[in-house]
Amino acid sequence: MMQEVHIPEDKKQRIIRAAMEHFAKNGYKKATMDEIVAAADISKGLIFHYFGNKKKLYLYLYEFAYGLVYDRIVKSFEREDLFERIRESEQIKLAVVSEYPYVLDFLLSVRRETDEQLREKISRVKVESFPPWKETFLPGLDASKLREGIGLEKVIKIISWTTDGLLAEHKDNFVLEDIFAEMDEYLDLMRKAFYKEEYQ
Amino acid sequence: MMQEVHIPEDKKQRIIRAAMEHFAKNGYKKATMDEIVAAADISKGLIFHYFGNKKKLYLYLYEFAYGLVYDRIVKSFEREDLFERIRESEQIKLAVVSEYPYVLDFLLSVRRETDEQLREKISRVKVESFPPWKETFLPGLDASKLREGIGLEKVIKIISWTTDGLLAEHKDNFVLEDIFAEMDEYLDLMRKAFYKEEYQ
DNA sequence: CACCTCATTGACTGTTTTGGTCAATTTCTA
DNA sequence: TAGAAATTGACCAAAACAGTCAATGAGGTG
Repeated sequence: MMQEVHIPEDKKQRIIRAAMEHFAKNGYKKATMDEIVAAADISKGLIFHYFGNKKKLYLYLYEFAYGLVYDRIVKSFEREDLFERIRESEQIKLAVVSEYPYVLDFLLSVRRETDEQLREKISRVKVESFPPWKETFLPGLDASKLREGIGLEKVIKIISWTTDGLLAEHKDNFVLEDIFAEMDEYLDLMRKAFYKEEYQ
Repeated sequence: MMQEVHIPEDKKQRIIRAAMEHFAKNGYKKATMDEIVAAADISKGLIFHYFGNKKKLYLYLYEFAYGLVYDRIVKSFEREDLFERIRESEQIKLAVVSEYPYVLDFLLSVRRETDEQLREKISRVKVESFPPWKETFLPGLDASKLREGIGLEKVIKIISWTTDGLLAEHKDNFVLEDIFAEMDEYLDLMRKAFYKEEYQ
């Protein structure tokens, strides 16, 4: 995404985070530049100087968020053990959200936009869920360690929803290490529950 | 909550549902009477004739939602078996959401309101999560059927988050029976996973 | 220091949206 | 068929909105 003006990194980051949060929470139309500017703690003129107008800011943000999430996900799916791989994947999710608390909410909110003009511009609104695991995650996974009657897809969903639940619980007071630690407790519990005795 | 004017039931329901959705999604300030009126498919004048003004509508809705959820939850915690009780509780949750898709979101959104005037009026904003299970749900539960190292509180949270995840997945195409059926699949899986062999 | 350049501000503007009103119309009741 | 009650939507003053721009500040260079 081209930018005509150079933007100091810290201000850029503040704008990105503030805009992400407000667009995620309120959608394109109801998010206002005044709020974003106040949250980013910069003057109103500056955001227009940097990004031109509201729509350009939104589209820039979309490119940014999409790239951010997919770059990290595509990597590191090497482990063979189910739980190791899930653990890694969920940790990436936590780490991304720790850096940009509203990326995932923002990418989900993009899909809800109804404004035609906007949808036209956003071609790649296909972020069904995070990660798009059916294609990239499942293949090559060894499900034989699971107990009888424990389905792999359901297990993955349960774990993913548990991460989301934990994230929501910690949203207001986000300390990455604490969440990692708590998530590991849940994963330990689930390993005991889902794996056959001999593999625990 | 007193109403000076009599309101036909079907219109009242349409207003309640529309207002719940918009207040839940957008918060008090950003939800507009025009949108609510359009979604409820009534004229603008009528909603003011019924509810006076925006704030009164919001407060009426809060009373309504709070009463609705708590009335149903307080009942029916008789079963002794962990999974039976959770199953019942989660089914109530699903049923409530099936009737009023945005009650839970609305009650959660109430807690996020920052407007002082509004918070003053809402005294009972203590809906931490649904259900407030630490007090009403845990006592008297028999956790002895769980496998070694499987904690009761974590199990309940995992199940609750799984219900939420399922709800989110079905939000757009809500068929109560389908969700019940799918939820039962997850509960079966989890019973196998969390319970000792002899109790399954 | 004097000069220039570029980053940054926030008061301001024209426009749109907002909560709320009310005269007019339709629907109900007897 | 008359009168009451329900319902409408054009209308209004006030507020909120995206975007502008003259003014100010900060930093560098000779």
